[in-house]
Amino acid sequence: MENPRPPATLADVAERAGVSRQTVSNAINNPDLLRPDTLARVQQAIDGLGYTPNQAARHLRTRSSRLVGLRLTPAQEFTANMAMDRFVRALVEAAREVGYHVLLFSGGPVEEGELPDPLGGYDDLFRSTAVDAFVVTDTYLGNPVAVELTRRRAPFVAFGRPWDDPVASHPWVDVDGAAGVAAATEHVRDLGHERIAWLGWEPGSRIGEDRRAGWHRAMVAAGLSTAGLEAAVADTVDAGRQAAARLLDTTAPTGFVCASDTLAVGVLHTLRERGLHAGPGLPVVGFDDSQVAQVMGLTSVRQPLEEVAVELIGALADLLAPTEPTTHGILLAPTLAIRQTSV
Amino acid sequence: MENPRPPATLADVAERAGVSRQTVSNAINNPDLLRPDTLARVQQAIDGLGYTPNQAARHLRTRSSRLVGLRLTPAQEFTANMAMDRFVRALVEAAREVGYHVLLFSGGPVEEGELPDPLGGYDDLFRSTAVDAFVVTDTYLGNPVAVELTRRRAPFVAFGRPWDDPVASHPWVDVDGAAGVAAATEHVRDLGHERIAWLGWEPGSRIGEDRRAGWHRAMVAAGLSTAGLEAAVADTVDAGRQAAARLLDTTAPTGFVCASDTLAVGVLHTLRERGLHAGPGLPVVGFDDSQVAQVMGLTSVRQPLEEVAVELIGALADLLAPTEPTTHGILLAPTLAIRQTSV
DNA sequence: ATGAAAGCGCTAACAG
DNA sequence: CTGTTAGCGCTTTCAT
Repeated sequence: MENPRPPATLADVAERAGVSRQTVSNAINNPDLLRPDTLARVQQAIDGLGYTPNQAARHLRTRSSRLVGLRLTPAQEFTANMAMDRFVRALVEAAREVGYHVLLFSGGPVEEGELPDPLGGYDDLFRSTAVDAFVVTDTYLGNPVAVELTRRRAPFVAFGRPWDDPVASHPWVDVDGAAGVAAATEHVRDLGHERIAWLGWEPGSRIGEDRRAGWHRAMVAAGLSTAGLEAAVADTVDAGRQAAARLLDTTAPTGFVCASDTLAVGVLHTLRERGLHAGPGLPVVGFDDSQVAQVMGLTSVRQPLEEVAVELIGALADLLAPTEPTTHGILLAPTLAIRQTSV
Repeated sequence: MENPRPPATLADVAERAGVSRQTVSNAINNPDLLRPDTLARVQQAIDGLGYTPNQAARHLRTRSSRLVGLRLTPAQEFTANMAMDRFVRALVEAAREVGYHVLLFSGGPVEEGELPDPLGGYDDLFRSTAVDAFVVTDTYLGNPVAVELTRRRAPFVAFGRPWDDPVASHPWVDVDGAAGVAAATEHVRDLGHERIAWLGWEPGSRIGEDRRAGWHRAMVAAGLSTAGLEAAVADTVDAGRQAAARLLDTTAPTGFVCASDTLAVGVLHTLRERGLHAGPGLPVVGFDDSQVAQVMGLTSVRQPLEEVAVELIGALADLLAPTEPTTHGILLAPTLAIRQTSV
């Protein structure tokens, strides 16, 4: 059995080092203020006692918890989950480097027949000073979270553009989906293809429209026709399968660029059913570089989530610093993970 | 612009309700102590002011942060990541129901040529009273975290059995992998198969050995021979592909049960290469019900992570309650997600 | 059932 | 450069 005695406090360290409590506090927070020998003595006492500042007390005093809140969205489709996992890891790591931790919360259960509370969980956490700020990820169309948080003066940064509000005042970081899809389209074009199909989502999603725009832009830039080369369907394997079949039967594209890995998997199914083989002669590209893409050898657009996390935390630090915030919006370019379905 | 004034405090509420601060505190923490009419008046003041207790002050006073720490493991293979995502969500939800939040942290970067600090991140968090307890997930063989946390008297519960220490004193929850694989094997047997192969990992993993034992036990119970029907390989698609080919060439199994979805995908590759088709006539079963299994229609053993989370939080509540802890170890049975590769 | 007093451990001001 | 004083907002005795 070890020491069941309570953890050491500032006062304990001060006594042991023969200085005042304040000096110990300075040794920790403003070491420059101390004479080297005093600092060394205090440090020795700290080490000897195994002292760690009590967060609660510091938090109460400084009004800063060094915690950022992240609300877990209610488990979306495959691809998004996977991206979320990678993003959370990246965020935790980026936060750690500036001395922050990530506090996870959920919006709570959505009652049958009720709309989910858009602000679920946010308000209490902020008002109770449990977190200093939030990272908001669900900035889908018309999301009221950003508006409400702004109104309540809760500091936050968003992963995702404020599509609906070009003059939004909060910092944001987003991935340039259009650029990613354009790069994918050019990649397929470079393989010698001209009839490159776009398999996208049904209208209504800003993200989906953005990705489609990348394909369209690249096609136009290459002087290629887009007529009859696109389909807009639900984000399921089966919808992708059927849409690919329809396209093959009509305009017979020789390459596919898709809005998601899920749709791309559907395309692969159709190709297999017809005895066709995805590859440089018949490339298929997905989006999100999910687990599925990795296992199935699917070329896919990969979001730079690690960079996103770093930029978000940087913007957050900016926001919480006493100085005027500098960053406003940052758009990062995805990369292309090239695999067997296109090489 | 809204009120930039500071959040209301207990004193504000007390003044507005015409009672003492103490009474407000009681209204929140021990409502039974108040007369109904007083309680109502206080409640009104709370609502009117939009008061939320300051966590830092409460935390300092009660020495409880109502935060559980969870260390993110350094991103493992596909299947594990996916499971982690689902587990984290479940944990956040289970914690919420008992008034806890989940604080994520990482072990920090592992320096080149250095061993990762087994206690990385744990010690500071606990000593600084930033978290009340931990959920430990990486209880792989000989993991020193459990030992160290016990020595430091840090409350924690483990997801995973203490394989190496049958008398471990901490509460744990685990999934009965052997039972899951046995159920999978019986499922294949029920389809009419007798030569059921086991595609497992190389020795050295307790989890892997456990899963294999489930297959072996089920085979023996069904009076089936296991001779030449097993392979032990690395957990990659390619290793699974090759192993399946070897098995087909030698003992020609008519069904495959695998230690992971990754290996099962390898089997599917081999079958396809040979013009064979997974299904009731040639079943393939994976483990973990990953994204890949869901998209590819792979039957897979699914861990009850939501239950695991609930049990873990229950054990934690027990541990932190003033009463004597009751639970010690809980073993939960997985289910079988049956899909096209076996039906 | 309600109020008064004390203090959790820390840091921001100021004084020496 | 170091020490003193005060108080962050809350809960826990204890008294009324």
